[in-house]
Amino acid sequence: MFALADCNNFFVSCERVFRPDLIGRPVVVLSRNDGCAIARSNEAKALGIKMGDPYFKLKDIIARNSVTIFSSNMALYADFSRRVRSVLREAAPQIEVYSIDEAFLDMRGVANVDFDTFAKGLSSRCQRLTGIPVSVGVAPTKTLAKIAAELCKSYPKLQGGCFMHRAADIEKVLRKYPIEDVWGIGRRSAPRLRAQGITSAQDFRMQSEDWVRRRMGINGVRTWRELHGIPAIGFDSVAEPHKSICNSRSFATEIYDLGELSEQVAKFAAMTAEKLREQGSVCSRLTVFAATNRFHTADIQQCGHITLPLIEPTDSTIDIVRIARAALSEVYVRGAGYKKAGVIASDIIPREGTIVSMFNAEHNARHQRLMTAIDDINRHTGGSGIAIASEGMSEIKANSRHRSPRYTTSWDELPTVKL
DNA sequence: TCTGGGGTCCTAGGACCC
DNA sequence: TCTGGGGTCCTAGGACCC
Repeated sequence: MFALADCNNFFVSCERVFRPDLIGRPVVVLSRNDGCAIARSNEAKALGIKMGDPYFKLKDIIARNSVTIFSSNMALYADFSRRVRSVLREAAPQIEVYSIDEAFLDMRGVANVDFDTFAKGLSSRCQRLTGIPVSVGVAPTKTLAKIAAELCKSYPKLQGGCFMHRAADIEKVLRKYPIEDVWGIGRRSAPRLRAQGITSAQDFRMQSEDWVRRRMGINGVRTWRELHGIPAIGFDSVAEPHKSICNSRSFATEIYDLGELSEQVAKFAAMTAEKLREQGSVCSRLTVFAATNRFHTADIQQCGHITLPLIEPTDSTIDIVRIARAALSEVYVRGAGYKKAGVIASDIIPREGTIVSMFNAEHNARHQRLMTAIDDINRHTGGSGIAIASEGMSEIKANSRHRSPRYTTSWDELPTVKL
């Protein structure tokens, strides 16, 4: 068996831990720049607020229904994510962290356990120890565990935990389960399947494997097998190093000036280099992109990107910033108002064992010592101690008018308590 | 006025080899 | 009229996930 623990409306639930007055009321968490809705309480979902809806289009509905909104507070959510994971780790031999709000538990080889009691117990333990409501589904495959966890959200009677394993029960659930809600069936495939009369997970399961393979490739077959209770998706308890690392942002207002844009790109490059060092990797390719506001169709539209192969793989902030800035000047077009830019590192390999040119050995050794020192200092100062001069002194422009305090991670932001 | 930020894997087609 | 039969590697784009 596999279990999936899925935090309910995760970002909203984090905010509610410190604002219990908001339990039972509509709450929305917004993306960076207060751009889109990225988390909604059940009450907000009931009002018709969709994932990804732009905030400015929601203002009416928010005002009419006194919806509480928050700018995203990733420091807070990351901390709660860590707390929930630590509860999950005690409950299973292995866990696979799938995202900030979900983790799979490997229950293979776990015997003499009533999985229904286990699921409900784990859910209530998470709630008690972290304040976050968590749905726990247990089933023979990851895809079915996802569905079991989803059921908990619709049926409060399940008390946060659902063990789904009898063939007859699975079929009964899949008959009512919309095809587009199945893990692995995306927004492209779902309409195609519906057009062929396949509207439920059970309809999909009844097709032949060969039919699925022809239309949806190997990934479709994996989903099909998983729905039949045959595990087809691996379980990875150790996080592999990333194969690509991207840092990008949308800006609060358009940037026209190359110098100003260059500072932002230098910051993205520096963040990328830091993440490379964090996972002990170097990259051999660097992509820089910059794009104008795609919604302003009347303006000049520019979406430039360039990928440079690096002669020598590197994780040095100095090298990566220099290359990124040079790349940006290649794609930059005068007169365009840039709304978003980013840096992507790819062709990532472990730093250990990479071959360095003898002519660069000295350069590399110096950079490595310097980067180690910078990382140490920044760790102690909370991130912004030392930067490369070309990053400039300004912060990346952002609007976050509704952010809550960093309750659990910052001494400076604790609300004052009046005694 | 105002529209997020990350990732992974697969596949088809082109360039090249004999 | 008609033009072999294998390979490999790389890349861009698609599809999916949160």
